[in-house]
Amino acid sequence: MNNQKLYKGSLQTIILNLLDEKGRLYGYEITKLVKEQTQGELQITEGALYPTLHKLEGEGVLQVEMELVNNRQRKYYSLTKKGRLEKVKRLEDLARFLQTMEGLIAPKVKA
Amino acid sequence: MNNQKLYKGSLQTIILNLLDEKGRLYGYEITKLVKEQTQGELQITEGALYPTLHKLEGEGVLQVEMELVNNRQRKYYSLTKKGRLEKVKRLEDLARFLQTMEGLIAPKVKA
DNA sequence: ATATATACATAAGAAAGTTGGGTATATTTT
DNA sequence: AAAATATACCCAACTTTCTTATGTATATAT
Repeated sequence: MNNQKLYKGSLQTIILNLLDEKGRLYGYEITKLVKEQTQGELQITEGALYPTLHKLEGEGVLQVEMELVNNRQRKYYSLTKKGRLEKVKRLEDLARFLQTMEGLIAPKVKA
Repeated sequence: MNNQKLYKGSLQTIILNLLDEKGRLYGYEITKLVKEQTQGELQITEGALYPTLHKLEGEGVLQVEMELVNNRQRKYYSLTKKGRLEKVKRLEDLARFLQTMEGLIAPKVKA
């Protein structure tokens, strides 16, 4: 969790992928899920998450449903049609990025 | 080369690793090498590169030797002792990051 | 003669985070 | 009962890192 710099740029991809897997999630839930799934390695801060969700919603990539649970307001996000297309593109980009980085930092391992 | 956002945060690591491999390189050479080694996937812009080299030099991670070749000034960069230590740390961080991202985006592949 | 390649550099702005607040309710601990 | 923690949302100031657009200068290719 000390290499947060590297995660810069991948937050949107992570969100799109998670929402595609889970169907719908609310913000707070996303932070907990990611922390759990990465064994604490990645801590998404709320200061980063909420603005990103609003941005993706504004772009028509995400849609929102409000729900009152336990007298607390939740905003459930899910992918729109556009969001599902965008998610495919992002995952392709990420896969290529990961491949490239592995090729760059460990060419000896490959050979 | 349309997923540049993802590379945000990894430029310093790439530079440190390349310099460790090659011994010494000058700036322009780094852009050409990376482009070549990534089959054009990653284009390091000079606007990003030069300030980064200066920053790393300022931190004592890199050292410079000036050389006049073909009547053109080159600035050869190489790792300092501190730089070699820093490089190890950065590569560890990067490896963990890559692992985490693979785990996040392809849990089905792993299982 | 002109365009491209080599080789350095900076500065304005955009993008995407961190940090540090704030509000409100529910649950757990002291 | 009071205090602390967890749940659930939000925003604003600031920082880091990169893009885009320049600028300078020499060498080589068209």
